[in-house]
Amino acid sequence: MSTHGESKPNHATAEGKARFVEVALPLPLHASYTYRVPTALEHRARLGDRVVVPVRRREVVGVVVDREADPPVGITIRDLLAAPDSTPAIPEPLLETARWMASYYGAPLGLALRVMLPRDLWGSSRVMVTLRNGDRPEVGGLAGELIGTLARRGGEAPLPSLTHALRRPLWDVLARLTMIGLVSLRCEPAKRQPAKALQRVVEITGEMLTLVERAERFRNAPKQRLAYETLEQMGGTVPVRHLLEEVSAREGVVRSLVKAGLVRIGRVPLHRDPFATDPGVAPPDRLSPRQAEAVEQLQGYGPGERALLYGVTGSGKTVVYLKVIEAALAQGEGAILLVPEISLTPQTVGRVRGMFGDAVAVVHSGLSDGERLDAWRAIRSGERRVVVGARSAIFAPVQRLGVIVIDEEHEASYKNGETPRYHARDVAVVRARTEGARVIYGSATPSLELWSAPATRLHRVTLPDRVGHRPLPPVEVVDLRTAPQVRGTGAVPWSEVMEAAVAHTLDRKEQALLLLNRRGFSAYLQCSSCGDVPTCPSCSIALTVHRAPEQLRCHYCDHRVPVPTQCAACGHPVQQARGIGTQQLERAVAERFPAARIARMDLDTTGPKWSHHRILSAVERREIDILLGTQMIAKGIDFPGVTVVGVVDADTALHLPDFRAAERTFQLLAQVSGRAGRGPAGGRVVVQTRRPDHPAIRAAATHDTDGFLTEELTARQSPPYPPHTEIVNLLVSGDEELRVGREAAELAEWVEALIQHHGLALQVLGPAPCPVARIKSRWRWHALVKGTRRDLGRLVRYLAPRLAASGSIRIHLDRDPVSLL
DNA sequence: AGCACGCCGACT
DNA sequence: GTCGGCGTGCTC
Repeated sequence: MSTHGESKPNHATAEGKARFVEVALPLPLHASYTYRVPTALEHRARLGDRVVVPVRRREVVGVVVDREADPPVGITIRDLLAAPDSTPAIPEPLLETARWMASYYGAPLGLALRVMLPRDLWGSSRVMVTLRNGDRPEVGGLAGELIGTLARRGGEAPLPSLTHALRRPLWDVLARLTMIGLVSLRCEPAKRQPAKALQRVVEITGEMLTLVERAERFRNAPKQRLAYETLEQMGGTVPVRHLLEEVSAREGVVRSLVKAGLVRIGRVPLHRDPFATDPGVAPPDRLSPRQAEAVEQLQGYGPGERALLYGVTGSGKTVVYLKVIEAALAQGEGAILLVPEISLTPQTVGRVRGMFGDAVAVVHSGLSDGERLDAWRAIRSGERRVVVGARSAIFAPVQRLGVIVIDEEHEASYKNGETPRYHARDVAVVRARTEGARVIYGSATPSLELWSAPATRLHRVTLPDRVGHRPLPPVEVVDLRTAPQVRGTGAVPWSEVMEAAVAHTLDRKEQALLLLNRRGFSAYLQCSSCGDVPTCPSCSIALTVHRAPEQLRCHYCDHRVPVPTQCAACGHPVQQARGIGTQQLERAVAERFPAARIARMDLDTTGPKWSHHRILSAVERREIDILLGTQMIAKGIDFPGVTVVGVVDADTALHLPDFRAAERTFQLLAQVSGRAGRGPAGGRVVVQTRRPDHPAIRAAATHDTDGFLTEELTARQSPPYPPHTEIVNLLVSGDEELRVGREAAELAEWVEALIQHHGLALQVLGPAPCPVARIKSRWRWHALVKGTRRDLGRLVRYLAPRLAASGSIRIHLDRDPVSLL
């Protein structure tokens, strides 16, 4: 094959001793592979260099993880094909960090490295097949089919797509056709994604239709009605593709709506990246004495040291980070600032921009592959010295990294959900050690892991007061079991206290925030005769009732069905919708306060990329009186006009079967309460609950974070849970329920035997079905292993490379899991 | 992850 | 007998 390097015999070359390197490939392989360095690449192929290597019939990009390797015997070693970079793509500290991740989380080294580089740098090349011009003799069989397919595709196609189209290996045929000169093969670098500048969006034109008009217009076009109403729900402007996907309709539906003059098609730039052009807002230059003191303390810490900046909501932590980063820059160092989710924290990003201008790279999920690569290069070259981003920004190749800041340290989004299942909070420790940087964690509600860390390992700096000496808002707990309710809100729990608080705020032209941590209209549907609840056919979970479009939806796999008119189990015609979601809250609130301008923010209204931004800026501009939504309204936003925060049902997450349920509830309540009263007008918080005595709710009501953490720390002692012990979750999944259970039991037995044999200080719990026993048609079982860090490490290092998938069964190992659901 | 090989049922 | 489906296993 002319496009692939031929295998070279495994012996020394004429020039002297051949050099061999170990290459980690971005594949789920627990071993690295050995390649020979050809003379031409003698001075490349350094540690951390990207190299192109032949793997079977493909060319793959890998990273050199060891030079001067001994070649394994009995294997034909192949040559490196290329080493494209003048500077290693993975600097040594990052390589060391990757090694730690591989070993600690039991992930293949190549996959750990893969998350460190932008996708474009991993592009493997593809073999292109081209039909040669000239006379085309009649060819039959597979060869004929191949030529036919090629001709239909304009004479050229990538090999994998042909193999897929003809569903057969084509190698032999291609070899023959190449020989007789009918086709030629060529190796092409991976396709760069075409720079699509514009994208088509549907917009509603003119006035919204009234109910009567709708009934008239859409009488025979239910799909059009669905599309129209979905568009309305999503804010009136949505990418065409997104809308069609959402209502599973075809282009014709939109065309009819256009023809009827109800909507129009517009073109907007694909990436209206609000961070790209936003000059940001410089933070206040004056620090309070407390803040100044905090900055000074944090600057005093040396390389590799860590500190927790523990400050109540509104205490001005961001400004403190920025001052510390500023000082680092002044000394020629660079910095990384991690935020939980960038689209929810536009204000933080704006301040960083405002302070450091062009020295900042903002990396976020909205970037195209090309933009991501540009950002990476600018960081690697030292052109940008401050990086702001979510989880994966912990790997940004900042030069002379001096400070890593992790804002809202307790957030679960810092844990990666797939291999490598790393926690950015913990990776930061290793990265800082390898780079000689400091780590600063920030939170108003620290995780128990950090809060309980000994002072010898983690410094603590506190900001006990809000800036401007504004008090934390008073929290009223309303006991839903006994408190007087407002009538006429249907199933929505709406106490008189809540009503009065919101009404008062609206009277004073201030803003209200309402939190309800469940999207959809109702939590589930239930037959009023036999009690049956419709569940997802692929997941063991009740379907959620949605309105506009009227559907039952699975919140795990997004399966959608029309709302049934009768019970599937007994045929009874009456179905009751139980529990409430944000859609129903929106309707009830709109009925209570018809004059108020209301916006809803949850996964259903924030499909398009920058809709978070759109909604939040409308709130900021005071175009919204009431913002209601799920937990995404609880984070990182600071609006002085918000004087009331209402938690409609504080109990939604309280009883989940997860040892962190109370901690999560407390954090959410504390975070959302912190949104109130950030302006001179003050503020208050109303929390509706059926468990007013629950520690998480009691503590949130009194802003007693230390009290809660102390109590929770004790509660986790027996049986032991983190931080008193560490855990590894072993997850077995597959499509046969019985087999999954059996495999899980075998795995647990195996682990048990290992523990006995090696005398490890570990304990196995389970196996048991996961709390959500089936997701996307896969049954799930798990077993928890608890014990010391040292012995869990030994177990992971032994087990991870030996966990083979067999059939549909897959086994995952999740160290330090953030959720057991 | 790809992408081969290999082994079984429905066609000529 | 061949074709074409998918399960199984390997990649220096």
